[in-house]
Amino acid sequence: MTAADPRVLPAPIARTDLPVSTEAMARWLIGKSLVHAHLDGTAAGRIVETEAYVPGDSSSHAFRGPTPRNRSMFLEHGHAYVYFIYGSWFALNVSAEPPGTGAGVLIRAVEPTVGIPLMQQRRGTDRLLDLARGPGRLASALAIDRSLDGMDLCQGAPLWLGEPLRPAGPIGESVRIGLSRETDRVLRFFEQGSPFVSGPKRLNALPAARSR
DNA sequence: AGTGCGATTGACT
DNA sequence: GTCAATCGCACTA
Repeated sequence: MTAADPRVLPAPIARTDLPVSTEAMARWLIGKSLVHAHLDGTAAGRIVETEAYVPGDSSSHAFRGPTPRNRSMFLEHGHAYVYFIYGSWFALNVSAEPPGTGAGVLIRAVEPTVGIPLMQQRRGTDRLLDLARGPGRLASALAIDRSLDGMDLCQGAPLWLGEPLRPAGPIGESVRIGLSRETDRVLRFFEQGSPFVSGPKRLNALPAARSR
């Protein structure tokens, strides 16, 4: 039995086990598995970096209320919000509040665990560290696109949150990346010391990044 | 109907 | 380290 055998894929996590708070969700997701069973094959990773886009946050896509693009952010916690950005890339969020409240957690990086050859093929590189470091790369490696927008991540296939393969280490925190508003809020979380995390060194190295 | 810009990446110096 | 590509979306009119 190999690691890619569906029988040993991380089991889906029930919604009742998810936090119902965006910041708590962003911290909680570190170390959890993200699995996509696709026609091409199954790929999965271990979440190592997230950002919280909390209610009332002017940098959040949900800030101005629901639209056709962002409506998934208003779904019950544990649903996928997938958006298209910069003309080329998709990015995955997990909705994180009760129904009707717009918020989400951006998954910024995963450590590849299952289906590595498939991810290498999708990404056009063999370098393990470049496979899923960054939201656009991660989406590409796991074949995540708008067809998955609004999906329930607690139901198993095709896309789900799974139990950790290995517990998360200490969690680092910093300001979020690439924003022009709310630039001082510490809402980015990552596994301290993981080489699979994105972002500039100054945000990932202590003491700029505080750990807890 | 027109416009400005972005929760980024890959190429390049 | 710097920088331009690229197009869907939301905002203005």
